[in-house]
Amino acid sequence: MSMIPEELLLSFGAKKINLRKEEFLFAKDTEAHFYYQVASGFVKMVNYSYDGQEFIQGFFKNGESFGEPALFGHFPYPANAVAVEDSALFKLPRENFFKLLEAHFEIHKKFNYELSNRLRYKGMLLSEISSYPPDHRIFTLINYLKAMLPTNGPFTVPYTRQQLADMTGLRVETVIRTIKKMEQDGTVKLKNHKIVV
Amino acid sequence: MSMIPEELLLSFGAKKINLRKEEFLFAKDTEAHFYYQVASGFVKMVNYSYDGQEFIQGFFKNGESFGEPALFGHFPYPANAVAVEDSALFKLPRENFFKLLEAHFEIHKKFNYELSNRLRYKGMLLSEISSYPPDHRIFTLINYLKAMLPTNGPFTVPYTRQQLADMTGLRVETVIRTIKKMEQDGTVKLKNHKIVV
DNA sequence: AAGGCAGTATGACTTGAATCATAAAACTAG
DNA sequence: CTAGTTTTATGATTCAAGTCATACTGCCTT
Repeated sequence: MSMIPEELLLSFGAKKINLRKEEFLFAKDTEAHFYYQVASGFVKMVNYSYDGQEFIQGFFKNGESFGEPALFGHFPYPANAVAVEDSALFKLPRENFFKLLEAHFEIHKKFNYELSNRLRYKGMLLSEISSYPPDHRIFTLINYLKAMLPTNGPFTVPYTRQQLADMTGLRVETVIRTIKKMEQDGTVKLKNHKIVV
Repeated sequence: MSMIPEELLLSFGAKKINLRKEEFLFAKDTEAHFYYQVASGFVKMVNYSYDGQEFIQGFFKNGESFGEPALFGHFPYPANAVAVEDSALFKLPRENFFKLLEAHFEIHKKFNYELSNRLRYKGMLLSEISSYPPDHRIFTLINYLKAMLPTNGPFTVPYTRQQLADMTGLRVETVIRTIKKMEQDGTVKLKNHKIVV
């Protein structure tokens, strides 16, 4: 499930680094010099507006990579990378990353696949945020998250209401109120306060 | 400037097709079987909400391709493709497209570059739409468009206020009023009614 | 089991952009 | 040049989500 297998990363000179919860890995508008892949923990890419309001571009765990678009597209990081919890990452210099890709066509294709799916996610959110009310946005997001899972059956949303708010461009209070209403409709269920669908 | 040179496309079996203004090429949620590249004209990818409100995912002209994420990512089209004006397109069957990529690594890399830059655009818009007021959104969009151009010097925005609205999740009236204000601030200039920055 | 903190909950109030309506100006086609 | 259509413009009104304030709940830690 890793973007790049651990041994391969190491053989191309990747190092393992650690991040504490809330620690910044890189900041928006800085140059991208490394490829990063999560070894353990949980990382987010996030934009902060002048008044501190967050927008979360994505969460990354396990074998997932992040920030590569800046490498592929030759632009500075468009968002900050922050550890959501204590995490370990593989860190590979950009040149080695490109050499690795050149030597492994199937991995190169995998990145095409990955980038395309991120575009799908962002396109979906854009359309939702620009045209639909809170309940629709939240419902679409939750269903997308559920559909991404290989397993069927009930799905427990692994995010707090604050995180859902920061992913959908809403405020916490709005998310809380909306989810309350959705529970009354029977649109979602609540198990203690976790959202289940 | 083309994603794939015309001769190469043709040699892999591409056909040229024509679209009338407002004609649909493909619809949201249908399967992707072809690679498309604009030969002439202007095409948009767009989502429609139940009440007819548009969100424009992107405009495509000249040598630009669109809809490939559905091919790379193995998912149905997440939006509709519609001709903004009379257009001609190259249409290449998916299998031939993949063969072409396999035979031309440098073109494969170009798609990585292109996808990454679309992610950058969408990420920027998401952050704007979720956290900033109309003037900021419009200004950021206009500056992004300007920065994409190779040339420096004054830039005339090639979109109507309606199109800007459909790109930023705003209503026409809001865009019109906001641009008026921005003109008074001196943030933008107006030449007849075209926006210049 | 007590204290502290993160997350959830709720009410009251405000506000900025959407909506609705209507018109003027600028292109476009015949 | 004129009729028709698209685009821009502007005022009045509404309303959903944001904001602010305050409290409750559950969970972790010691």
